[in-house]
Amino acid sequence: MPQIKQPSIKTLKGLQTEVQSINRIALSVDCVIFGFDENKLKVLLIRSDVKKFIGMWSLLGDLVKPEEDLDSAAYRILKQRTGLKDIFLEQVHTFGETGRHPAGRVVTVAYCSLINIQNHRLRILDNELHWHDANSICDMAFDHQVIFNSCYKWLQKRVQEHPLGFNLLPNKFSLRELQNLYEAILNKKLDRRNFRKKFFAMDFLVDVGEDEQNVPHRPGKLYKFNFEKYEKKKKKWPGIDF
Amino acid sequence: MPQIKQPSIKTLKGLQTEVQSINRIALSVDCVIFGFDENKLKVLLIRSDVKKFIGMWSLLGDLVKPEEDLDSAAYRILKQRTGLKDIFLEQVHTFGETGRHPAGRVVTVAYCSLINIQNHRLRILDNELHWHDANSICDMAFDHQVIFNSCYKWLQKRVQEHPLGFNLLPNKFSLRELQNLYEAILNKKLDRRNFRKKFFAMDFLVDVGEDEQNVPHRPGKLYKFNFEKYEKKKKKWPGIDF
DNA sequence: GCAAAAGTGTTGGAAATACACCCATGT
DNA sequence: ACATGGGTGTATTTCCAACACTTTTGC
Repeated sequence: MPQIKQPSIKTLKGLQTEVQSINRIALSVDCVIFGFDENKLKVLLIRSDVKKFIGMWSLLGDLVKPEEDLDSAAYRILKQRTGLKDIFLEQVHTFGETGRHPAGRVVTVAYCSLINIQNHRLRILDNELHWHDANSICDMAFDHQVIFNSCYKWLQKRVQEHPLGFNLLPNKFSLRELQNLYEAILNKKLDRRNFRKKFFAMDFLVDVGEDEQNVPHRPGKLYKFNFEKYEKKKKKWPGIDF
Repeated sequence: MPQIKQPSIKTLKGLQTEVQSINRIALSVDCVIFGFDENKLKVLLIRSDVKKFIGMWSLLGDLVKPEEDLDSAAYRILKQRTGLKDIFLEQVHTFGETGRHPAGRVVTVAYCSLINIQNHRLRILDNELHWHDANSICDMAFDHQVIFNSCYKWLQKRVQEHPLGFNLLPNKFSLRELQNLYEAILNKKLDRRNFRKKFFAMDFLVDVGEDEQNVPHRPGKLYKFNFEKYEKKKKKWPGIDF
């Protein structure tokens, strides 16, 4: 027979004791910020300032303060490290292995974002903050390679289900730029005609009536993404498929 | 001009101080365990043992210990609360708003699982642990309603992309049972013939050569899911689609 | 006029949907 | 015999993939 124990009611005071007990853990946020430039997918990295990992690359991270929301912490860290604000951030995964940080127990929550490199100049360049080619990363500090890989996969999946990619492009963009972006993220060539067809069929692109400038060939039309229209229509789920 | 500051190298000792500083936070895990019984989707709940939420329903949760992996904590909590083991658990999302716990700052990581109710009898029934109808939940403690909703959506999406659902069924199951399961999770009717066609086309179901017993009509054939074959073939991503 | 990329349509195959009939079993 | 759900096939449509030529611009 299963054992049944009567519950012992926990008072607020009792709980407070538990919460303030030794069962507390350092919690950090690491931001994986994707950009797009020269037809390559980029990611913001700094040099690790931790002695053990000297010279290696690191994501943008910091400890979460006891009195700040997790999301707020992510925004604060991004702002502190880069000067960037008005960016959307999305939580991806939490990494909580005991051995992941050399100085003790630190659980970290990974946040992702996609921003347009041209529109958001970096205002702080401490620790060699720079846009790093997302496809040639090595020598990362901590378990940041694992975190990055996880976020990259998240991006690849997410960009096919939601109109995230447009955050990486200028407000007005050509279809060629859009396709280059998708090819860079998914890391494969796409058929130009079918690509156009697909995006026009979605009916979220607005012709702004302008052309590309300073291209050494026939200029393409510029479009912008109609986020409002998208929000209204949203998506229906695809069927069962695995 | 952007400011550039030279990095100050952090030694291990310095880091340890930071990690052990006041910047520590109580971290908990909450488990959302789905089951399937009588053609209804169920979820494991207990009565909250917190005075403020007395009488309300609660997910299975506990604080993470400083020396245990996050995943391990999830398995421990599940085992402690229900006696269940040999269950796969998947991390879904981390909830970190400052106001979510009345006794102070507690960040919680939600884990999900799907188990077969018949195969896994509950061995511990403390705090009125029971299978609750997933579609008629109200009065949940803390922000557990939010967490549950998030996990339910995760399930609905996940079950269409991965063969999770089979964990909710007996080893051998009829196609009708499988369809009932999908209809319960997705909360919509599906066409029986097309449903069969889809699953047979995937070619992961194995006819075990037995029939249903004790049904008041023609018995259906029983199948099992070939996880090995699935692992080998896996899925190719669906195209861009939103 | 030439290079380079923009822009455009059609066609065949695969997959999803909608739909109707016969079959096996328990009562 | 009949009620209940099991089991099957086909026609239609929709979506996706493959593919080639003409147009516009900069040089």
